[in-house]
Amino acid sequence: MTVEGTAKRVTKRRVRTRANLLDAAFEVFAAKGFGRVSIEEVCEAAGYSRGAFYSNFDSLDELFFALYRQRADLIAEQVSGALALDGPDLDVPAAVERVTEVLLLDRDWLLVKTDFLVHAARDPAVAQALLEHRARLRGAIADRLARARGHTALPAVLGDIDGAAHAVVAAYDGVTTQLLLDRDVEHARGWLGQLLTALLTDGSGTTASAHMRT
Amino acid sequence: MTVEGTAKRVTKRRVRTRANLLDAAFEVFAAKGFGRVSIEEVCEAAGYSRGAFYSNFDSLDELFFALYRQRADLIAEQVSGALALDGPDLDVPAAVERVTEVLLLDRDWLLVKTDFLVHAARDPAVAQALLEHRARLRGAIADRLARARGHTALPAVLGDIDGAAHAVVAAYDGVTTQLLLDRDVEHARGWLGQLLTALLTDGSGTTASAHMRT
DNA sequence: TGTATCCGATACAGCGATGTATCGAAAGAG
DNA sequence: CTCTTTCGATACATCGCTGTATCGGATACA
Repeated sequence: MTVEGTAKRVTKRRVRTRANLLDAAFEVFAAKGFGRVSIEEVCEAAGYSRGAFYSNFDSLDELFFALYRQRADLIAEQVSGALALDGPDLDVPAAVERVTEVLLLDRDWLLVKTDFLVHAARDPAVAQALLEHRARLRGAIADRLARARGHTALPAVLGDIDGAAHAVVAAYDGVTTQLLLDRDVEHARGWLGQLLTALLTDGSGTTASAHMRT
Repeated sequence: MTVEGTAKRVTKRRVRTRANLLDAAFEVFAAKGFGRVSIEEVCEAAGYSRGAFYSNFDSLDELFFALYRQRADLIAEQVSGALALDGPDLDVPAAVERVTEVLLLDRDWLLVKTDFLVHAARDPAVAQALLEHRARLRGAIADRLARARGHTALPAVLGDIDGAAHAVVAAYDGVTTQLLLDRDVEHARGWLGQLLTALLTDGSGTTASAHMRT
């Protein structure tokens, strides 16, 4: 008997199947785009029949949502970790290096994430979930910026620390868009570094890496 | 006999039909997303049967591409115009005001454009077309910035003028992403202004509008 | 190990979208 | 006005995907 009132025996096999379906869905979604994927394709990629799918999810939308939630949580953790593990001085290039390792390196994730954005843009409930995920990331960034106060002055135009965090996320989104098109990860990395130093330092940028040029 | 060698009598009716199909497609794509739209839906929205569609296009993809090209050209013109029509001093808020009128106001266009981005991210040929459109916009921005040289110094971290233009586009993309989720146009507008002043001025921002806060 | 329960494979009915082939009507050329 | 060409509506064959219902094997628990 489980803890819940309406007890349902949760089999090990079930969680494995569910995880396999989610993993397969990630691959297929990344490869073809959510809009071009059928339930059957996901099942085939995972090595199951449609019966397994309908036993675990009600619709492709539900699976997509679960998939996003899973991966987004994972990534939020990684980013928070990467931001937390250094000293109180704000070494922008170093921090960017570590964070982009998580955020920009996996093209598949960028693709799925953008698919999800398109999806969320048309469904307020889904948009809410995505906004909350973004708020979580922004919180981690704001924390990091707060710890650096005094070492590096923020430009007044951005407003408070939360405003600066917003700006960082915007820069990330902007670079993501370009990266999706030109597929040049190294360029994107260096360029994000430049954008962030331009945004976060008061015009006395001394540490920009030299990756400029299209 | 037309000018072309392989003469094909182009009827007035045909161009009207094609335009109607494109307009209807824009509405339907914006409302439901490219991935969830069938050929039939487009035809029904336009008031034609599928015969008209297959007489004008080979596939939904082709129509989508034509649609994007049409609208993107229109917008590129408008932006160039909006940027060209003022004096040599760079009044960032005023310029942003005018340009966002074109770029951020039409949510439907943002939705379709993002759908197209997702599409392009998986097809290098389509990505090429989108990159060219972006390069055109960037060119207009760079021209504008060049005319403002001497009045406002650009931060060194961004590199040359083309680097600054890149940064402007990135800021625009970033704000777009947020706008798609929270649907707050006024906020996005003011915020883009802040981002751009932070990026383009040397830390002595005096003209930021006060729209900050989520 | 026995047994009750759960999980996922299979079969089936049905819908909706696709692409093609054909035909009447509209539009341009003379 | 007539004739030719083009356009788009209609009908048809087909396919892939969906959702459900059923059943045998796997799994957990005693």
